[in-house]
Amino acid sequence: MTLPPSRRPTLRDVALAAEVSFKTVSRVVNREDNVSPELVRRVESAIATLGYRPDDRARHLRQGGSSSGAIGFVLVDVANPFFSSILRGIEDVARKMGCLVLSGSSDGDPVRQDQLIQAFIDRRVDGLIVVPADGESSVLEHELLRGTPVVFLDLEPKQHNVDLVRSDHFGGAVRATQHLLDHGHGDIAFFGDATKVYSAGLRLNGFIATMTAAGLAVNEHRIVTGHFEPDSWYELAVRYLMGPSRPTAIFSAQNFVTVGVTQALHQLGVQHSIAQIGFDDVDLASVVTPGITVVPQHPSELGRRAAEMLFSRLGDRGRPMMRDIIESPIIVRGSGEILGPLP
Amino acid sequence: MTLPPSRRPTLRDVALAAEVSFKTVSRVVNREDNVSPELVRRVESAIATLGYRPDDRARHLRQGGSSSGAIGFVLVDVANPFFSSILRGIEDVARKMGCLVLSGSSDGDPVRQDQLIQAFIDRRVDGLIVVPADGESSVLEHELLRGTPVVFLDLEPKQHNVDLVRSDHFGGAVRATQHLLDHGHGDIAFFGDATKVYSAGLRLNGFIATMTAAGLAVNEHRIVTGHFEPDSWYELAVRYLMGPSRPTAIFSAQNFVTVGVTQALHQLGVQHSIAQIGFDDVDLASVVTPGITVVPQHPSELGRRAAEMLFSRLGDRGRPMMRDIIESPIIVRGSGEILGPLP
DNA sequence: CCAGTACTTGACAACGTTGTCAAGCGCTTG
DNA sequence: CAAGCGCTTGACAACGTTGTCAAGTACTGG
Repeated sequence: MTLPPSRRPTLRDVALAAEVSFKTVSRVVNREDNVSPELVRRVESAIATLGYRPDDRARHLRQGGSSSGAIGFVLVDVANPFFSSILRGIEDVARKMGCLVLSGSSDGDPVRQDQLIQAFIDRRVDGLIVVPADGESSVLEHELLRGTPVVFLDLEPKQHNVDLVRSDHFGGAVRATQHLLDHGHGDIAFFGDATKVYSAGLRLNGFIATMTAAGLAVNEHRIVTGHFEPDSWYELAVRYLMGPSRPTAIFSAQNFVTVGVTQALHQLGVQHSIAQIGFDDVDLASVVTPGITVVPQHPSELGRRAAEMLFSRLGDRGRPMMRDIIESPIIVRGSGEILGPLP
Repeated sequence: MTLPPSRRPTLRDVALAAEVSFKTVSRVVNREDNVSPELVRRVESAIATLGYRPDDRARHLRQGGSSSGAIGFVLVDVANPFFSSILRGIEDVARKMGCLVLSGSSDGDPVRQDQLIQAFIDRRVDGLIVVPADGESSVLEHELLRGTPVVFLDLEPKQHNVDLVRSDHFGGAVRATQHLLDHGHGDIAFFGDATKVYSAGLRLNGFIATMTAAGLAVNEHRIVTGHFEPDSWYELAVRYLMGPSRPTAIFSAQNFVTVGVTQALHQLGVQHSIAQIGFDDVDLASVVTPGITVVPQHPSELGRRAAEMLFSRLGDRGRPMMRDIIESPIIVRGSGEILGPLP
């Protein structure tokens, strides 16, 4: 039973088999009224024996760009669980809307990002969800001007009047810092991503603002930023903690950073004396002792809301732009509640 | 500068603007020879001012199903890092081939799986990569018979003559078990996924075969299987270890299971006396003390090879089916090298 | 019994693109 | 100078589908 690599059957093939016009087949496929039961029967049986399936490309093409039944999602790296959870959130909403998801990783490279967006646009996706890379994106700007529905996710683009969903990076950093202050810490070190990353900058700002508001000076030696892998963060943190003056608490403002810092604290055996609070939840947070107190993000929720925002725009091109800033309460696990020297 | 939600320009629009026939525009777009420089100039300038982009749907439609420039990937859950890393591997290969990736999560539900495959087929993807769910899939079988290129990933389907890429579950389990035997353990407990999952069954078989070959009886009380979340595995493991007789070593045969078991060992303070080896690497493996010894899988490698296998079939429909079983050496981190009572 | 109506069916154009073909032009060549 | 050739250009069909319209049939009511 080896069928040759045969052409997929089309409306015409079905029509031929059922001895009707191909338009009638179209009607049956689309469950239109006013087809005689007899013909419906014949057509349906022909469809079944031929294994006919309508070609969505032709369908959407005919219906004139109106809807291609797919959306595009440009993220940084799908292998990063933060982004893949977002993707899952998007997928769940898209599925409800009968829509497929095209996704691609930009690795934070604006050129790659533009290639992806272009490829999605060439497929005439109905809309885009984009975690923007740093830098200019002429393609994205052009599409925004054209009126292509775009929702920005997690990071804020230069253009300001856009649909946007992101975590409350600033507010989260404020709460994290205040949490440490409330537990008697005045000498807090900030470890975080390179500040050219938008969210990282916001988190640092939140840290500094809270310290300043509490009347505490922030020594620049207490701010460590850069763009590294977890392993490098580990080494960096060990070296830092072996240095001349140790802080009494650390705010690790990104998930990779948190992993590295936690490893360092354990390595040096000071995990019970130096407090730590992280931004972004990590798998190991509840496994280590003490558990790591964090300000979590809810990636699947971010994805869900971004997708809902996109579909809401698809439903109403005219509605005003929306921004959805998601706050999340601190998850207390122990590491952030180690008491500091202050009263 | 608010453009109305204007139609995207087509070949004809460009032709009108450049005062040529639309066929000439097509030629310029496709860089065909034998167009006069003057017309090329006019057309290119019209393309630039209008922001024209060819419609890939129409292109592929015209070129007759031959290639839609997209492949479909049906996985279990993209939020699971194992699968999202696979996706990344696929994406990297697809990108090189100028191909987009449609993906969707089946949650292991065969109905959902079939809906996804059907949706991909309706878009006329060039091929499919599928992590099959348990159970019958009439859609998949039909497509296989039709000759649609399909590569199976990670799990083996009932159909046997297919393209397949997976880890060496059996061999890995053998090596893991032997590793524990070599370190003086004879009383080993197996914790793993429900055995109706194909890979889980293979791993259990590997465990049993190795124990038996070593002349050791496997008490059924030492085999704990089921389908749970990490939290439940934690509770289950704690209860098990509080029970009447403790094993001297544990083989946790899946990543969620490993997390739960590790937490339980730490909770009971026996992480230095009971050996553990896991199947599948986990993030926290090198963070906890002792580090967790594992038989890793290489998800991005699985994805890469599956994609390469798919494209190789797209290039040669006639080639015989291939199976690619990936072995990986044990990563030694400490937990698996805790010595047991045997000589 | 005839006009009018409601239903059923099919012919044809269109979506945006590429492949095929032929027409028009200027040039070479015998 | 006529025949032939090569280059450039456009008209038209086709991909697989849906929308529009008109033709055909079988009713109904007056």
